Amino acid sequence: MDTVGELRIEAPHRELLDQILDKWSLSVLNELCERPCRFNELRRAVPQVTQKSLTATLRRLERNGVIEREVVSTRPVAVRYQITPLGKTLRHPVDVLLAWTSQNMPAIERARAGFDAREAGETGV
Amino acid sequence: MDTVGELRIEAPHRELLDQILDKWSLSVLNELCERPCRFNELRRAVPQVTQKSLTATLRRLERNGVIEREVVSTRPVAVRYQITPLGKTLRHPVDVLLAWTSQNMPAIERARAGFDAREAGETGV
DNA sequence: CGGCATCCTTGAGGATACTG
DNA sequence: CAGTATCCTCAAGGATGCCG
Repeated sequence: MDTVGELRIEAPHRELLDQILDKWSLSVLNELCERPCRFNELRRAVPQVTQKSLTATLRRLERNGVIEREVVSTRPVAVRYQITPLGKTLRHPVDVLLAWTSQNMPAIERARAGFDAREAGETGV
Repeated sequence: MDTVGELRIEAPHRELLDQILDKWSLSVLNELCERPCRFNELRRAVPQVTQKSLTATLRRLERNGVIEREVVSTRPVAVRYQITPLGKTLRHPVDVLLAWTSQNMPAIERARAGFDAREAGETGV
């Protein structure tokens, strides 16, 4: 297991993170990690997403090679989305990240409360 | 090292990621991981960021408890930003994430090229 | 079913000017 | 030096309607 000694954030990395960690991607990837899904299955799995945003998210993820889109030419058509091998490798980093948010959420909420209290005090008095 | 079995993305986690992995945060955190910095030092370290966005980023990070702001009342004032213990724990997850982007960037660029080529083919013909 | 096309709102964030 | 205040742009993304 190697680490990144120099973690300067360059534009391509920043852009990639924007495409893969954006608003809906994690939910979609999470769904597809468990099983292949059809379009409307995903909509139901992530109820808040609009169809437009879901389409955009899926296209983005497909373009970056982490999911695959397969059109089954029945009547009416079915479309099957599934995670790729590359997509599966993304799970670990995301897992580590979410483990961090879970573990530290209490500390963060305390920090927020403290910050907000201090702010209110300065403005209020 | 424990992992997250269930990585359902709930709103608070999503919001937290938005606040901590946003456009400039990683660059700022990276800088502050190496040494405490003053405001204009950070501006120089991240030349593309505007002063407004930098201020907003710093406030957000401070509010979430990952950095600390200390005003040194000299003339003129100096402001010292530094990473907190909580902030340091964020480094590992980010490191893992950036290791992933580094390792897979070539594969991703190939995927993108393939996708774009297919798309152009469909539209063009 | 799985989209695409259109319209519209909203807010992030850049540019610029000013201040304790 | 380290911001705040204002204005403005621009693009993400929601709502709605139509289609093969």
